[in-house]
Amino acid sequence: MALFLSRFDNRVDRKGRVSVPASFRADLTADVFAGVVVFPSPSTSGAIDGCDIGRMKQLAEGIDTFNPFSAEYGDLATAILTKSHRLPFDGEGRIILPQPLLEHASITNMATFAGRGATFQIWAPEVYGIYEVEATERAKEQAAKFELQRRDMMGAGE
Amino acid sequence: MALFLSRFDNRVDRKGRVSVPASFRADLTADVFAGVVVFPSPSTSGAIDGCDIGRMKQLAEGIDTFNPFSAEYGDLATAILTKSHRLPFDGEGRIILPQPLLEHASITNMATFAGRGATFQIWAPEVYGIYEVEATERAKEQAAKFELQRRDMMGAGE
DNA sequence: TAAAATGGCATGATATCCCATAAAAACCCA
DNA sequence: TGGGTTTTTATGGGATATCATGCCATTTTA
Repeated sequence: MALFLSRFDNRVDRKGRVSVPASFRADLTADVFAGVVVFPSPSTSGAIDGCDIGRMKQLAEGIDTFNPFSAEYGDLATAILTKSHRLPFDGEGRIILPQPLLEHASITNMATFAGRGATFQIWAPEVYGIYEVEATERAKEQAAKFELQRRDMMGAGE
Repeated sequence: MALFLSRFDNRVDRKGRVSVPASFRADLTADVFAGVVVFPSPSTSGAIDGCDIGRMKQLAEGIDTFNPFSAEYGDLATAILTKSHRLPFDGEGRIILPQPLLEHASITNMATFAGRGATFQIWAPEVYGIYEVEATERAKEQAAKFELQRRDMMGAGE
């Protein structure tokens, strides 16, 4: 599994290109497809979710376990798969963010990459700043809860 | 498995030809048959369902698990198999959408290709716009269900 | 023989490749 | 440990390739 950590603020040039942080790239070029998959975050408004192609395949296969003619399949596919984009790296490790995603995240000339372990997010720096403060505050309360959760998992795993 | 992602709005010329997005074609030319299979979506009114020939075979096999003289078999065969079309690519990767499907989807001069993982759909852009909003809204409500699903996938994936 | 379907080619827009440069990080060796 | 050197990384710009799509020629069908 990939391990995306840390925060990087990179410039979006006038061709719409932005460098993916080098430390992220290592995990994103291992697959047959050297690049990222991005889509509007279904949970965090204002953020773009990103991951490697392997994880997106898993996600698509997961959705495909539903009846393909069911409402669940259609709704999830529409909310995620149709809004996803495969973005290949250029020779320098840059990607071009599609217009709809730039608008979704209010990104103009800077993009914030936020590592989230198996995935990462892309934000407008100002928007991320606000979210970070709020999320950090909430995390204090959730830290204890998380500890219990972790023990449950470990207990179940053995 | 194919992995169709993203949305593409392509023009339908006056001969009824439309380019299949290049990124879809990669997955659709791997098979012996270079082209797509399309049929009116049995679940989503106004949409055309599309996939590769391999998946259509799977679908046919699924239907074939019913008693061939049962109502289910007859109904599904009539609604899906009889209404399916094998559309080969021309030299430029274009297909010709048959008249009944154009009418079914109210497509005139533009066609929206919506990637759905193992399959894709073709819509009239205006109609898709409405559906997308509704489906995305429903998907949010299904967040809990989706979360469970995602955990299953993560468990299965590693 | 006319109309429609199909194949091939031309074109403009866009994305991709390739090279250059500056800043930052890592390295190295006294 | 510190200062200089090399390597990596982010970013910019011009050249090239790809793609969607329009147009014309050829084939097929009615």
